[in-house]
Amino acid sequence: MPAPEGNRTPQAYSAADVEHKWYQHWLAKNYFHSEPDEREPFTIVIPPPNVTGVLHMGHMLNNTIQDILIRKARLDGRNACWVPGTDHASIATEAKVVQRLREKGIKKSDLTREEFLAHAFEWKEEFGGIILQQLQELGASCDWQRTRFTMEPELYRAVIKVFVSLYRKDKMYRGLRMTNWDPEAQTVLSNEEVIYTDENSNLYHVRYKVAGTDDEYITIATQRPETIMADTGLAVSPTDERYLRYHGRQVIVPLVNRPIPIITDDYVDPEFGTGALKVTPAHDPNDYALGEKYGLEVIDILTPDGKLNEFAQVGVGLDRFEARTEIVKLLKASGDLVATTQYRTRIGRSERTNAVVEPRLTLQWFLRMDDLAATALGAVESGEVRFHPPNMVNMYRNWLTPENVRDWCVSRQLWWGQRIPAWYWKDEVFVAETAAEALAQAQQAHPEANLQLEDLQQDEDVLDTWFSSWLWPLSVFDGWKDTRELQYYYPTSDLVTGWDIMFFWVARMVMAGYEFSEDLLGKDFVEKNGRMPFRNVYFTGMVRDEKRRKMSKSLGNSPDALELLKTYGADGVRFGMMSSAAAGNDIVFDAPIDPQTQKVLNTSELCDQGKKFCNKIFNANRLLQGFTVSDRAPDALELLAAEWLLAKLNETTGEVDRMLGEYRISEALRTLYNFIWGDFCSWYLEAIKPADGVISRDTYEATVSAFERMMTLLHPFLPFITEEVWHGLRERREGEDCVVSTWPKVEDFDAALIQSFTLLQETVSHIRYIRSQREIAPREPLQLFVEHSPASEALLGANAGNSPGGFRGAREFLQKSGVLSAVALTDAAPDNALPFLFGNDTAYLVLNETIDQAAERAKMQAELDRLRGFLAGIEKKLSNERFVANAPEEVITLERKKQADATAKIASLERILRVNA
RNA sequence: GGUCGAUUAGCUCAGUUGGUUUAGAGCGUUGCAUUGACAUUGCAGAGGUCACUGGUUCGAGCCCAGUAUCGACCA
Repeated sequence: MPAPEGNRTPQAYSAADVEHKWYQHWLAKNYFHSEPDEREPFTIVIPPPNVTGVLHMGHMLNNTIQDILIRKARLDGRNACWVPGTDHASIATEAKVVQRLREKGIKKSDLTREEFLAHAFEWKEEFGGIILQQLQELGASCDWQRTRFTMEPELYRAVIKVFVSLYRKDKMYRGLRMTNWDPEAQTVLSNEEVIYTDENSNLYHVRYKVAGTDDEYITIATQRPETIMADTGLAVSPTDERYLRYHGRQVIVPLVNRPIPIITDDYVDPEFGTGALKVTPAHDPNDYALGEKYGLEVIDILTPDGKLNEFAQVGVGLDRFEARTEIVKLLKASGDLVATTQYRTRIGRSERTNAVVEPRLTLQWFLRMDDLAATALGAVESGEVRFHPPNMVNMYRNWLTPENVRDWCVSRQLWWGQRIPAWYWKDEVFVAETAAEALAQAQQAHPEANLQLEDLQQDEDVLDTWFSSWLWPLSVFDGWKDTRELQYYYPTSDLVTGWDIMFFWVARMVMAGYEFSEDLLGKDFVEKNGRMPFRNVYFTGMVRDEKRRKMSKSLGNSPDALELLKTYGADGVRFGMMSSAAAGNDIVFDAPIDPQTQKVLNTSELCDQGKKFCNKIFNANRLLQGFTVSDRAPDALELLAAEWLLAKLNETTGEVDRMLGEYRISEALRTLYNFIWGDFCSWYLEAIKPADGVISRDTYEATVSAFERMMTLLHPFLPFITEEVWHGLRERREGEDCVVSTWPKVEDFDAALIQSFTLLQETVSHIRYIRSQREIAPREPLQLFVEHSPASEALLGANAGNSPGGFRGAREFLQKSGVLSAVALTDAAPDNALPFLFGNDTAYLVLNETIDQAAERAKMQAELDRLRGFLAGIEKKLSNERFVANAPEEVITLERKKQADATAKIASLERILRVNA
């Protein structure tokens, strides 16, 4: 019965019209805001995206998962709190600010630190945090009132306090280290910020004259001839016979004519190159280690921006790569270049600037990692922090073993970040939260010196961004200022992040949690509640393109997240992301790459499937709203369908609960998809759909009630369509919204009913198959007869509703869904009927056409043979004494049931074949 | 080189302490359907000796060993 044209609901669901409306409604109702109360909290802190960032596929995956978890917790009645925020991303942001200043004709070197920071904050206000708005497009239900930023004053102070406290605990120290130096950004990089790739290079064979001879040379092989002026040793293998006679002597470095000692060490591989190695302690980490071992001099010939300095003597002022060409030229001229060979080697480049990383000795601040790493490993191995999937522990363990842990270099030669709270006077360092305190310390140490503030020099460097974000679960609740909120929300519940930052971030947060929670919250608190920053960590995979490359901005292989959201709606994209995302496994996102342009297209079949799912749900509601409700009593079919639907709903709810409990999120979504589309729309709605558009009130109510429970179940995954349909199902009171509805509890349900109903469904499918094969029109009515048996009596007999295990409505269901003019029990095979198995009994479908009996017999025979083979297998098993003796009781019972069923089916088939013979 | 992981349908992947009628899904594919919520649709089908070889077990896609191929991370 069509509704009047005027207020007719549109035929297709339009996400664009709906999503914004509901997001604004939720915000207006302040549903996402959390304040401590008497409920149990459920807390997630967002992995703070880079403040310069724009939404990409990884964010969408990661934040969809967080939103699913937090929305589920909210529906469970927990006090759900998802804290959003951004991270100041020192190198990336500073690079952007420098670039912008350059466009305005301002050089960073012309600015004071304060002026530069003013520009940086201005930049942040203008462009920073766009990503947080983009997360709203995705539907993220963050508590926006709690938005934090790692460079805001309170979090800045926390970082400084932590630095000072660690220094006092003797965990921070300053040391000379071989570091990865980015000559372009002029900063130290952590190992993780260096990307190694194989590149083509040359291996130069250069001869060094042995001191005290005229024509004896040792030839070394090097990739970096421009560093020979910094050579302070030449190493050979102690057992290499070629060089035995030179042990203890010296060679002369070409071009600079400096004598250097020949040392012997097993480190040298006699097979590589010429078996002789020049040792340049200032410019190679391995050489530095050798130099320390043998007390070699350290000569640094490079400036911070990668040019040769005066110690080089030759080529002073040249860039290191220009210098390489120049030095090769000079070596050629002097005859010392013996050979040049092609060589493929791993070159490290800065993740941010792509400059070739230069090993460089610098004075840096380090955090000792030995104790912290052991604690962090213990936290996961003891199960206090649980990883999902659990095999991620292997990677974690591998990184945190003592052999692999290295102290954390926390200084960065930048301005954008928390400035290291260390003040220097001569060779001494004073670490304090403020300059005044540092001065007081200095004055106390040197009362005679009459020290003033201007006598102290603060460290020029800032702290690594991770040195802010490792405090995130503590600092976002202002743990260093006031612990009231921390006491409620700590430890947080779940953390969702990519495994690629397991070490940068996850491990370090665990360290910080165990290091500081007791100081902040007290011993009693942590012993009762735990020291861990979070109880569960869900690791997402990397989002890769169809060629399995990690999606990244630099490769340009990532579809435009905002375009996807526009095309498919947030619900569609969320569905697409989640349906391919098993925990921890990388997901190959299906956005195709245009073969012509090699550019990624902003389309996705999976997201499209999500969009279609929304449309399906939307139209199911349209159907329901189109019915006219009457007060007549429901018929047997309606009652059966409603009872079955309720049982299936309970079964599905149980499965979804279990899957979410195990963080099998994509499976939970798939289960709901199959239930709603398959069971609810295709079976249930088709079964109750009235020919005249009039439906009984009871059935209507049962349908609405089940439908709204489905919407709650699906809400965490697809928040918008579910809220929309939730409101379309009933008139709602103020505040009665799906987002804050109650997660359904599993009630007892009739599993036997589901099983019997499955038989009916299979029968309908089989009838449709026969129609399809024989080109019988789907609407042409046929007759079905089923042989008498206790089972068929219970299901289809006149007294079906009263028999044990039987129920009413089965006949009506078969009749309607199978388009049958009659369903009856029989003792004899009807004429011109096609027999098939109905459970263990025989059913006959009477066709209005002649049947090729011989062909049917052949099919029957084939099925019979298969069943006999199957039965033989089971009987072999059952006659095996060891099986009967060893297998659990349930398994044996099951095998016996299979045996009985197969035997009954075989008997049925044999009977058919006999009768039709 | 070290470590970890993977190999299941044309493609992308599930498969839960080894046991539910000789393996599941989505996409793709094949055939059929069409005024009745939805073509963003419905119905049905085809498609796999679970990489290979051996072992453990009453029983292996799942456990063990080896082989092959691929990948990731670390050096």
